[in-house]
Amino acid sequence: MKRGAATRGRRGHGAVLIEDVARLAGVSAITVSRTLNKPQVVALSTRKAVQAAVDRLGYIPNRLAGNLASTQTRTVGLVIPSLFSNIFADSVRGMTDVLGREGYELLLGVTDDSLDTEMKHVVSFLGQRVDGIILTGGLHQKRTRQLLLKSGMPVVETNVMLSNPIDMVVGYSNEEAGYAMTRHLAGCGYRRIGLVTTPTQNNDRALARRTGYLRALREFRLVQRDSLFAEATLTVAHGARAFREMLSSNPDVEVVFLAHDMLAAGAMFEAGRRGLRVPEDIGVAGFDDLDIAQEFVPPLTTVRTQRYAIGSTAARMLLQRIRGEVVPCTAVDMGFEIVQRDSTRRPPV
Amino acid sequence: MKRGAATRGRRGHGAVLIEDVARLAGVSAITVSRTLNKPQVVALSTRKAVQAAVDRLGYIPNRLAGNLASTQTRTVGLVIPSLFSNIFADSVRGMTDVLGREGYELLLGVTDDSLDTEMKHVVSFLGQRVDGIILTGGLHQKRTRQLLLKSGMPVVETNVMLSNPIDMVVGYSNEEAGYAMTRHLAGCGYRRIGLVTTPTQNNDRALARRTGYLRALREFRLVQRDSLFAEATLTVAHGARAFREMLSSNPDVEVVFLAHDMLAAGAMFEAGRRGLRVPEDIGVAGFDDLDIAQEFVPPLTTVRTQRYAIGSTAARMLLQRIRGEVVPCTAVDMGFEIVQRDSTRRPPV
DNA sequence: GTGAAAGCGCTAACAC
DNA sequence: GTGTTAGCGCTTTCAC
Repeated sequence: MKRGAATRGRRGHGAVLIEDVARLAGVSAITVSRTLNKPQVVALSTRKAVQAAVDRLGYIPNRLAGNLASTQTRTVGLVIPSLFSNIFADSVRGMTDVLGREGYELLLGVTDDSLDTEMKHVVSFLGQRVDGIILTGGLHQKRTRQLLLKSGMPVVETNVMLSNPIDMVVGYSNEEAGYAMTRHLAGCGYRRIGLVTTPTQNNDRALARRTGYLRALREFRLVQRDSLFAEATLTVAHGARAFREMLSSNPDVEVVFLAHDMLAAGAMFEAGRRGLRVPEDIGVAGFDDLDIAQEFVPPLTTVRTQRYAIGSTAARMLLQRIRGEVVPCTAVDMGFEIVQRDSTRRPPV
Repeated sequence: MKRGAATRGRRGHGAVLIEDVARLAGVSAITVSRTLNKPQVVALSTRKAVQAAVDRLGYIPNRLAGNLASTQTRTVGLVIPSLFSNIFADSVRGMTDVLGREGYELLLGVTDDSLDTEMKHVVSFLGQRVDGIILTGGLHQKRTRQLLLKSGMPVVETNVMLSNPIDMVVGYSNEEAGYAMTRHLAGCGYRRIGLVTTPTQNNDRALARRTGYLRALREFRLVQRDSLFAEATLTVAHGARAFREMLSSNPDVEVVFLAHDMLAAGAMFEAGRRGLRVPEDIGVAGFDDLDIAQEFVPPLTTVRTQRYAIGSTAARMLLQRIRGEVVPCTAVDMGFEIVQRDSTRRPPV
């Protein structure tokens, strides 16, 4: 049962070729190809004979060869910053649901917020002649953008709105979301509002959320103070730490807006450990509306985004472009929603 | 800036070919190929000339053609059941860290615990001539196993230990882990221990954890009762519900072991909502030791596994096999560890 | 160290 | 409907 290294590798000695199937079925290679790719143009009887031969031989077409000849790969490249976040899980699910139905595969590149790594993945995708590429965010190396534009590759940038997209965008305005939550908190009577985002370096979503927050501070004449802003890498522990540090440098802070529910989770736990009551002693708000948000005691006020729909829409737009169909709208704003729960004071009625 | 569908698609009109580079550099195509793939066999001066031409033209080799000719793709196919779990995030990180270093890409297939979907992904991977495949668990459609065996594809099954692997395995014994935690809880004086796993259908990891639990119940003469076992799909809310239902059907239950930290999270929250003190009124134990486990109030007793190492080891073994090197050990048990924290009673000293 | 010829295994294009 | 021919764009021989 166990085979040594010798039998593995290189082209399987016994690899079945399209010619073998053709011979067995008594047809030509191209007829086998057609049976597999465009069955409707093949006579039923031939089709059956071919299918029988395929099954008998266990023929698995070499897609490398097929793709080379047909210049399409039925593969989409996806670049995401991190796997450590259910926000991408939902989106990826949306994509695979749509793409899988059409027989497309997903090639995955994780960047950890490095623009160089992103570029490497894009180059690799271009080299593999993927049919389309989905990126996260709108911040890329200049060369990444050039390559993509020059190649004419269908591209969707996601989770942002962009005035000058490479090709298509689907997402929401992170700035408006940051602004909206801050405004909402102001409306609840909070004046000293802290913000914790994930690291803003190379992350235009985090940056935009902060921009929105700052704009709201100005607009509603809220307390502006450098120490009311902090960054934390995306772990519950770092959320807790950022919250703790913000409390110690701002004993008067009334509510902390952590721009990711997992950071907010850390804050909730930290509040619990210090015996602070939420929202009586301190308010906590999150971002994403992960499944966990409504389970907290008290449930977490947060920003809900359309993660799944962003993924499925991105996939759908990409397919349209790949097929050469007209894409009715190349910039789709899926919006967001403030979800008021009990981790922050209620607005006056 | 914006281009219509017309300019996109088919082979980019302006696609630079290896011939173009060769001409510009004043060498033959094969020399360009060598410069890119085996630079050490090319004279430095030639190398420089070729590199200059490559840069000037922005040449990106067509890997489809290259792969077809060389019969290797530098691509590894990965099949995972779900993205909704940071446990895979860690493992995937381990894989991409190792594979990325060697210029390998990851092709991702998500199954949602469907063996048919798994098979589809495997067939697709075989068709694309990936260099190796990483699977989750050891439970597959018969045909999946046959195809893999017949193809001679390097394969690693992960997150389990197997007596009869397809090729290689790296993971840990889920049964032993389930057993160990149950034994640990028995050692803490618990006699009525509930278990909640993720759905066991088509999931040999969940099934094995339960098997270990049942074995411990027998061995330590603990209370055996059907209603002390439940399944919950992997969301915090379902963890909470399963916990709630278990309490209502077993008011005397002393501790609930939820075989995934996110389910345990639901239980912790539910306990909080009902005013139950953990561990005084009820114990809660989890599985995975996610980052969040130690942040709970009280911190969560759980089972720690080597997620990152499982991924990186799987990748390393696969690379060895792909390169035709001897794989010193084709079944690696990374083990696990019971992490006693304050969500369960302490064992007597 | 470099090149010429011969494929890799399919499918597009065009005939019949 | 089906077959023939000619590539797709590289890399593998095997010379030199």
